Amino acid sequence: MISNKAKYALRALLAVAAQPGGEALTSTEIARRHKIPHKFLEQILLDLKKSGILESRRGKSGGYVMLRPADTISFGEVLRIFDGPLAPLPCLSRNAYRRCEDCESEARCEIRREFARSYEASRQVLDSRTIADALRESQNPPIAAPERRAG
Amino acid sequence: MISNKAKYALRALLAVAAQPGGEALTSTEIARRHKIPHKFLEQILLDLKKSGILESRRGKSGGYVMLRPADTISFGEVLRIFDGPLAPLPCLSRNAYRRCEDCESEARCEIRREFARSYEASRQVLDSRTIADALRESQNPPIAAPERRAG
DNA sequence: CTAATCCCTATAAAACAGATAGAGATAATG
DNA sequence: CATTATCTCTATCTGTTTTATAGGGATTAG
Repeated sequence: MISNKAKYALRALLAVAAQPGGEALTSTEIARRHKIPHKFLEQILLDLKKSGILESRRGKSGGYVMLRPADTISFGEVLRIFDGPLAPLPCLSRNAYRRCEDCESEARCEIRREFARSYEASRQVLDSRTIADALRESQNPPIAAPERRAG
Repeated sequence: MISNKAKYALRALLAVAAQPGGEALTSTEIARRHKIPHKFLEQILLDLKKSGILESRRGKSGGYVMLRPADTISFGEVLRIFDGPLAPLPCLSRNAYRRCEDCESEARCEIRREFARSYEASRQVLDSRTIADALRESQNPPIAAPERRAG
């Protein structure tokens, strides 16, 4: 399960990116719309700013706008910021690689091998789909998509 | 990241399933071989027993054996026992479905839609690959497999 | 009877999740 | 210049989860 923090961050990003004419959106407004605790959201927006994804303007009529275009921000990138590595095992992470202390041989580890497959599959999706993709499909819902309710 | 508990459980299962002639394997031996804290492992093996995956014999020369055949036990099943639902969002889980309290419409939720894709991809792997698959490949490593070190 | 094993429950330290709080910095507006 | 709305920063708090550790009880082989 992803954390609330990551979910809130994605909600906020979708809201800011959907803002017509690139107008600024305030934390108060985002919190109200999406029922996110305001002070908690502020921390999250700050993190998004520190990560170079959002830009902010202070003072009256301030708010947040996208710093990078929405089609360069993948779901995977946001998840990594808030929930850490996507990899199911430390020894499978590129960015945050750590050896399993008790592992004899990574090449021969059955667990590593199996999780590598599953990881590759989900990573491929998360790192390719962007905030812009999500918004586009939202406005233009795919017709008769075979909605497969996954378990 | 998966929990240590789940990782230990998978290690233990692979060890018991690999036991020649279906001989019993003791918790002490598994703990020694894989450097797992013994008392912690005992709890895990007990959970595996309660889940109907392992069988145990008590007393001297006791130990654990498979109750169900290794080719019926998927990685996904084991993960669910120890780490809970595989789904990245409660509203995507079949077994442990929960509505997101603040969600207006699941059908129109962009976040749900995107995570459904990623989830489907990884679930497909985790629920299809079994303990037996992992052991088989381990003994018979695929020749010149394009080892793609995922990040 | 003894020793080795599994079985069960309680406890605890550390990390993490999910906030809450309050004060400071900045900018627009009148 | 005072006011007000905003972002910024840091500290704190509470409950849950993780990762064990501990101690004994039950069972069985020999």
